[in-house]
Amino acid sequence: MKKEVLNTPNNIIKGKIEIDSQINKLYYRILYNIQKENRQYIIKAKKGEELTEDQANILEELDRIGYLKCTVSYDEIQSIIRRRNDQVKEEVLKRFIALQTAIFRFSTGETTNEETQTQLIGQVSVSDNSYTVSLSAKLYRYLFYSVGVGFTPVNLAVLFNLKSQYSQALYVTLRSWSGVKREIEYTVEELREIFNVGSKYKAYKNFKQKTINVAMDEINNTSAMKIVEFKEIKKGRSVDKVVFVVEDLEPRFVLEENKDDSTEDKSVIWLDYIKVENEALKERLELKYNDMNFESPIVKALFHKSYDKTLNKDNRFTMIQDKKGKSNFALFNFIVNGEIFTHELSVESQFKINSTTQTLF
DNA sequence: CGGTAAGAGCATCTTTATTT
DNA sequence: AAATAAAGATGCTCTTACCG
Repeated sequence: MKKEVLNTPNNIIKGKIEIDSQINKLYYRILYNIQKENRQYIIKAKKGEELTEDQANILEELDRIGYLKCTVSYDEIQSIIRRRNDQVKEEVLKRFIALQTAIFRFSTGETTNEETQTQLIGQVSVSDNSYTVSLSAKLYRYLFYSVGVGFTPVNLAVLFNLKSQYSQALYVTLRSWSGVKREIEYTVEELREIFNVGSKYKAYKNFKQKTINVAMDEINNTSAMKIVEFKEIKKGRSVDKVVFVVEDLEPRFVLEENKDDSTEDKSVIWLDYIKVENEALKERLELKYNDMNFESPIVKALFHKSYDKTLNKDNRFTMIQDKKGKSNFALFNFIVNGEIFTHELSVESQFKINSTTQTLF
């Protein structure tokens, strides 16, 4: 069997079948079903927060159990594989084989430098009305919890088409944060760990040239994610931290079906990238600030800034939500008011100029 | 087997910007 | 304003592994 191995030590060893977006969808579905049928292993924690004891125990148990199982029904297969001709057993199995032969290598890297190499899915068995698929518990843990906590399946179709190992690493980590905040900051040291460069590229210039630049170029050439801006924050003369400003163009929750599921996402985007919990809340915002001109770049910048500040203070998955006792909507409004206040002078002077020019006519 | 390409490392020169 | 460290740009070599 021929396997395409990329020339550098890489996260991914491609199987003989290309992972396309359809197979990626299938994989998303498997991950989703795995979650659904193994609810006891779901950890609902916020990013950057310490895990509770119970949650830590869940992670430990995941390490012990070896693999998780789920079923994928024929109906689900049909909704993913649209072409009638491809809905036959042989074709479906071909797609499972693609996932079975593609190998993913990762290090959980918490205590030791342990590396794991596993197929994207394990055993597949066929029954009368469904497929039963197993998935390595370690891989599940890595995909969902390692890079940060949250439900963040990476897009394999994107991942597999990134050539450089650094692109892959950066994509996975940015993807894991992009649902939470737009500006993602790392110290150079953290980034070195993420890229696993060890003692290579001691000088930042070399590091940047060989890893960051390569990765950003490649990621920006995908249609899944755009790194809009890259900032370097200096401490003295040397770069200490870097910030990626990311626009994630991939839907976060591809799992739209099952309306009763609590992970369902109805969020809408307001003013370029402000993620609002739902349409109703967005309307509320627009109504509340209906005296503002949303076309104005100044106004936009003001809201963007307030939004970023809100997320920094209250980092949750859904951005501006308004649930009983769990609202960062109020915080956002508070910050907006503060911003309006500090900008008032300039806004006012602008207004005055306008009104005087108007009186001339 | 040799050609090719990517990654890595090193050296050199130029540019930028902080420090004094 | 001058000194100087850091970063940028470029080019060369070496290694490795793919590919015909």
